[in-house]
Formats: sequence, C-alpha cells, structure tokens
Amino acid sequence: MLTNARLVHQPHDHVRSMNAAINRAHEICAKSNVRLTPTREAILKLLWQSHQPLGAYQLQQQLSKVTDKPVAPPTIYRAVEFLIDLGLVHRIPSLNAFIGCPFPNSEHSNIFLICQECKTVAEMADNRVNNLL
Amino acid sequence: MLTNARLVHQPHDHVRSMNAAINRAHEICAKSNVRLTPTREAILKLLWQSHQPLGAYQLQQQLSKVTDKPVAPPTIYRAVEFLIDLGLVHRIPSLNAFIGCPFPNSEHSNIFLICQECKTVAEMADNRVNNLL
DNA sequence: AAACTATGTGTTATATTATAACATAACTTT
DNA sequence: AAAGTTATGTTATAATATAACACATAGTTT
Repeated sequence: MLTNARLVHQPHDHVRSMNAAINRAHEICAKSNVRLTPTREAILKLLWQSHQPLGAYQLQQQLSKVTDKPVAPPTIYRAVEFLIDLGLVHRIPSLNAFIGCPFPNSEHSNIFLICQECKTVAEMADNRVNNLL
Repeated sequence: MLTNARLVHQPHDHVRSMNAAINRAHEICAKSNVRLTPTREAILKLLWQSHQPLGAYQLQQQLSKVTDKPVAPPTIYRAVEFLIDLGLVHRIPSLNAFIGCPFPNSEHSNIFLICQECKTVAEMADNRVNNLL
C-alpha cells in the first residue's frame, strides 16, 4: 500500500522533501520532453510547501507575492493543468483545490483521506481496493 | 454489495422507480419530522427523471419550466442541501452536479462510477472496500 | 544570425458555480 | 388569533473557472 498518511501528521524535513519533489518533477518533464518553466516550478513549490491543498486564488496570491508582480487566474490554471497532466499534482474537486502528488511516478488510482476539520489531505493507493473496484 | 451499476445501463421502468423514490422520501421526511415541500419534491423528481447528474443551473431552468415562474439559485441550493442532509441526494463535486441516491435508507460510504464520456453515474457501496479503508 | 515554428505567458473580459443578507410568506403551537 | 419557527423570494455579490486574442520566448531550420 502506497500512502503518506503517517507522514502528514508528523514533523518531517519539509525543505528536503520539497526539493526531492522538484527534482523528480524535472526528471519527469525531461522524460516527456516538456518544460518545467519558472512559473510551473513556482506553483509546484507552493503546493509542496503547503500541506493543505491550495485553491487557485490562494495560489494566485502567493505566486504574486513570490514574483512581486500581479498574476492573473489563467496563469494559475494553466500551470496547474500542466502539472496535473504530468501526474505531479492532483485536483481535489470537493475542495476546489490542488495538492502535490507524493508519488508521481507510480500508476495509481488515488483515494484521498481528507480531514473535515483542517483539510489536511493524505493520499493512498492500495491494490486490494483497486482490484475490488 | 450495493449498486445500481447494472440498472443504469438497462431499460427499466423509470416512472415507477421515481415514484418509489418519492414515496421513500416522504417516509424518510415523516420520520425525521421535516417537510418535503413542493419545491423540494420537484427537485427530487427532476433529479430522478434524469439519469445524468444535474447542475444547480440546469435544475433552475428545469424547475422554472415546471412551475412556469422564475426561480433563483438560492432556491435550488437550499432544496438540494435539504435533500442531501437527508441522504436522498448526493453531490458529485467533480461534476458540480447532483444526483438522486438509489438507496437512501442504508448507511454507506459511496463510490461513484462516473462515465467520462456521457457522465452517467452509478453508485456503489461495498463492505469489503469500506473495511479496507 | 535570420526566419520560422511551436510553445508559453499576459491581459481583458466573461462564464459558471455558489452564497450572504434581508424581506416576506407559510405553516405550527399555544 | 398571536407568537414562534421554518421555508421561500429577491437582490446582490462572492468564488471559481475559462475563452479569446495579443505578445513573448525558446527551439529549429535554413
């Protein structure tokens, strides 16, 4: 079973896991012959820095802080769509929000465990469940 | 395993199953001591008549046709919220849409099987899956 | 390097989905 | 019938998402 359910509750080296994710992302992009542009990388970082899923307009705010210039919604949605297509990010429809995928290399149908109070999300993939379905 | 996955593909007595659903709804409301008002009943019927899930603004259009007067969004969202709270209707976040629940009496965590082409939705509840989770 | 092509971004406007706030009406209980 | 509760109507607006077109940059071809 693949899951980060334990991890999300525990203190862990945030910076390190984010860097690992960014590196993986660069590899995956290279493999697919697509570009992880600064905007896209920035969005991915923001999503990784937050253990809460972030909505498009939260990302907009945060990105415009980082880059110190105004950013319009299409920029966000485009970057996020790109990342989703590559499997680096998931959209969580029930929250209208996005989150970094903790295991982007593996084919998996996800189950998200979403805390109804704090919105913390853990992701899970389990063959037994997949098989049953 | 509880599911209507077979049913949704097959010809079946639509009117009858809708009436059954409405009757069940009346019972459930009586039990909970709440009112299935005309608006609420109309919404529930519309959802049952459609095997596709319906969005709030689709419901708005259809309801205003039925009642022959304009209907505003809050009316829809309120009715739908009421029905959801009673377990008579589900919201499907990935479609921003609503659908009648085929087995409103049973406690169940649902899995929705959503056709990506035609948006037809079947609902499923399986103890083996629930147990695994 | 210049021209060409494809891909990515900026910008404006607008569509779509959902809710807040307050007034009125309809039912319930006494 | 009066008071209290629950439901609806109405207006306005918030929050989420996309369309369309102009411009820019990166990569390729000549």
